[in-house]
Amino acid sequence: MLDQGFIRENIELVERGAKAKGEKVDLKLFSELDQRWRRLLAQRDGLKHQRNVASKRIGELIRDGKGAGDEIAEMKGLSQRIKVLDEEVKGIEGKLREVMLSIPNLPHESVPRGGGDEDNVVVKTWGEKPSFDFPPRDHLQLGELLSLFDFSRGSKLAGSGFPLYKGLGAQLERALINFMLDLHTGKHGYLEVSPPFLANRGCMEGTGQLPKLEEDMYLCEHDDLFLIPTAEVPLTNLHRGEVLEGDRLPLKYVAYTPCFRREAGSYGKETRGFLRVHQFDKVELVKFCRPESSYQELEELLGEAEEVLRLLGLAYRVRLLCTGDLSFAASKCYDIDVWAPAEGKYLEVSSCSNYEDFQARRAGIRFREGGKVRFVHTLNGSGLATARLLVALVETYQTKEAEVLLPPPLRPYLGGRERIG
RNA sequence: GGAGGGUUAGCCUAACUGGUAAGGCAGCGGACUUGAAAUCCGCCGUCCCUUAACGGACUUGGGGGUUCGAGUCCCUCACCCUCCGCCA
Repeated sequence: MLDQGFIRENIELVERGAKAKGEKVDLKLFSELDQRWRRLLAQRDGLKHQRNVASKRIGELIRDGKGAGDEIAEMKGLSQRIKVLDEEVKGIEGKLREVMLSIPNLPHESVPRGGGDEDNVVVKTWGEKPSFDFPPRDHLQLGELLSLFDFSRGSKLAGSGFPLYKGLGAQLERALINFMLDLHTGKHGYLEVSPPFLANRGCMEGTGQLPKLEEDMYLCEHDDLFLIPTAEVPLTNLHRGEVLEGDRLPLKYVAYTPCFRREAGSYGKETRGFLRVHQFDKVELVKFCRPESSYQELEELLGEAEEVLRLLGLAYRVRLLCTGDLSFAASKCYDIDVWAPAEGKYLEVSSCSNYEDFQARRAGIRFREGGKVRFVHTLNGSGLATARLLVALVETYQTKEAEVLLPPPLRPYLGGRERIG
């Protein structure tokens, strides 16, 4: 959410930003409501002032043993008028909030203008795409031959899109998670958190999943709790409604959690195998920092996520998303795509975003510095999502004999094993 | 699930049978000082009055009610603590 005063004073800027993102906003309605709201506020506050003064006098009269019948009768009418105005103000505030919730965060000046995928800018590619002297198998074939996954039994338990890992497949998944957690806690200085996998509505509003994405999430109705679609939710909400100490920023958290997404309405080719599932594992990085350093922090976050792929020796590219592909709440976002040789395409394994104070304002996350209280900037990025990472890993390191060689950094996590198969 | 107690500003703590939130700590700015400590003054949640000054409204976990007036009384929801029950 943007600040009401900021929108008021920067109507054109907000309009341009929303347009660049392809979001429709009604700023005319905003201005109308905002003006009416301020007018009513002045009127109502004046009456309230009268009431406060009179009430004080009534109190004094009564204490002195004098009657206050006339004054009280008069105040009754005034209170009625205040009540009417109060309701009107509340009505307008409701509408105003609705309009403001529909206004997206503004893209940062460094974000390229554009409408869609073709306007995203590849800012980096790393590693060699592997070539094979045999026809490479895709991850489904490899998984079958090596007994790493069991999609049909996963479906039996919970439906399609719920993968089941087994044997070395399950161990490999666990190894990747531990490898990434150790990297981010050890080398990059993140504090590991193991949060609840369910979160309440307040959290979902804080990070912006609600009200828009309710249909994309799993809800436990009895308790009105949502299964988290990403660890961004619990990690960012860790400090919801708090005032942080400025000299302790930036705060850096990492968590492994499963992620649950209904992704209602997405079917077809993209859903095969691990490419799009309802439950997947992810290691997530979240930072809280002061506004001045958030873009530098974003570059660092990106580098820390990239390092996972570099250490694993997997080819990847980094794309800077254009305004049209930027999510509602983000100011700037890089996607990291890993190369999956048998799929013959890049798979998105991370989005690293700076939200500036958009989430912080919604979630009430502030910091104290120099006697003042300001909103922090929040950032997050996957570091990384394992399902697609696993796809790239087994496809990249496969041999003609349908083995999978393990890159050295992973071996300690699999008891020193060098290959699967 | 049952019973009781609690939630006051960044933190801690007050407020008679309803009378309009008092203090303390920490922090920031200033005065004093060679410097520091101590002391004193101001600031230290949100919003409105176009800006500033001045002023005003709101803020005692959220929402609602009674009242001229609610931290205080009533209803409701959330969370925390204690005990009981259940349980890995």
